[in-house]
Amino acid sequence: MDRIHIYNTLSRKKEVFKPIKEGFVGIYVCGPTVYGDAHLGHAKSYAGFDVVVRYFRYQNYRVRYVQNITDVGHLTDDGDEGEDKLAKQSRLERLEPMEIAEKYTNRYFEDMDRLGLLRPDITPRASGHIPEQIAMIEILIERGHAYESGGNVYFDVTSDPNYGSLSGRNLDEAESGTRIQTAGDKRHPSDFALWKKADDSHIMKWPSPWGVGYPGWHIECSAMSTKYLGESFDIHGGGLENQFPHHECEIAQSSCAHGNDENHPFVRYWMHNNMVTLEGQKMGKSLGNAISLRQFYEGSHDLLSRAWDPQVIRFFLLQSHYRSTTDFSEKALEAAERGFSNFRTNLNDLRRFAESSESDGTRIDVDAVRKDAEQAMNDDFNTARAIAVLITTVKNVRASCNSGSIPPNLDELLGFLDAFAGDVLGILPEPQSESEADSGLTDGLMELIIELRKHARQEKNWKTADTIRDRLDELGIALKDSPAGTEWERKR
RNA sequence: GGCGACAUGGCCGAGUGGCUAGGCAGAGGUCUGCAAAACCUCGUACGGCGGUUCGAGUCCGCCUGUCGCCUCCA
Repeated sequence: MDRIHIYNTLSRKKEVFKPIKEGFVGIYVCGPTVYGDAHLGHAKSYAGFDVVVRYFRYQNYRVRYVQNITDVGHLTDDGDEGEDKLAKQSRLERLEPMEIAEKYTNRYFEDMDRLGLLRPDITPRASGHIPEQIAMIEILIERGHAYESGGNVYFDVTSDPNYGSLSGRNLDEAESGTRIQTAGDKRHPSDFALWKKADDSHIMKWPSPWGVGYPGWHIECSAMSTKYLGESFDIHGGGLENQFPHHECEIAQSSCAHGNDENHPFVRYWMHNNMVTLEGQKMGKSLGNAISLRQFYEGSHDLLSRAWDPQVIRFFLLQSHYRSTTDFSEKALEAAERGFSNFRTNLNDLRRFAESSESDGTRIDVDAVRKDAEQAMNDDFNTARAIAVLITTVKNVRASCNSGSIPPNLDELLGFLDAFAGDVLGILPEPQSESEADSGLTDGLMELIIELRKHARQEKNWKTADTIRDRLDELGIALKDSPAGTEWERKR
């Protein structure tokens, strides 16, 4: 595949990506509701879309990446019994709802930064776009797609013949199969709220033409995506569980408000990532089986025996395709860690070989490697295959270097790896994480220690030699003896 | 009940009808004071039953199983 192909949920097929405006990509991804810490499921989703954005940029597209923050809580259930999730959390933590939103927004970004995710270009807050949402609702009422009912405003699903096209549902089935109690003031059971009336106890509320209330949980994405990407844009992403009802409702609202048609659809490509599962069950905040990223970073969860490096988590997630479920187990994480560690070791060896002046081997066909990696990514962002290409390449080249054949264009390969493993996949191990000064000191000290151990070994003082090795091991440093001498590396 | 996915060797996980995915673990060997590392060698896997085909993990049908959505959710 020479061009980027995307699996489009709308057509349920892989399609060649054609931007609306040549050279530009507009992408909107549903962001988190900020009433708790992000967990591994969020990480899979956002790491996946992070790579999508990075790859488009690598292919010289100008990308505008919009990801919202939902800081107007959705209801905990669909009846009017439900409580705003942010309001609930604010009661639990005895904080203002906006303090909750601010706190978890900050924590969200901290957690995602550590995973190496690029920040979106625009991160609009739902609470900061109430006027836009109200304006959109007014248009929908004007055009006969919505109606007011006692301070609530609902979208009239029967007014939209295309309703259900994304999720493959029709209204009759939805009606008979529904498990939820339908609010009494709806005309059709599938009608969904655009605006909800707030009672006195409700803390987050705003004035509107229909009285004091708060927006429904789909309209924010429609209003904000339109504001920053236009009435028709390229890609909309999100978790599979948002396909219905959230994205279905977004399409209905936006298309009816804008008058989109087949030639000018609201969104060209819908991308949905699959779930992270835990013992076969979906990991979810409300299911109570979620392990937060912080818990991974700190090792503070019953299912975790220790802390895990964010880079390893990213590597682990990208080793499976975004549309496949990722079944989490510590064993699987461990395998990813070893794999990543070997990749780092091999790569660092290549960097060292590149510094040496000898280069008498045969050239590496970097273009072929690049092509392999790009083809994997062009095929609906197959990160697992792309990683395999990089790992295999690094391993093979290193092997030939070890046997004395150093390719003259090793720098070219390293440059490609910087771009692909680094800029695109974000899994390029850093050469050294410590400062220059510390690095020099450590190198000197290690040289000294290794020298002392060498003497001990020459005197067959195995006890001293092994003590040095064991103590270094405890400090996280592994010694590797070889006929050529002893090398050391940090373990992770 | 409706809609939609997925089932690959010990584990994770790619897979465009014919040619080695990859990673982890494991076995044997070289090296080594021992170990680790490194290097070499080793696995003929595709849920079941039919069908299409010269040839199917890859296409079609049926069955079984698992999961997701239909309620907030990445």
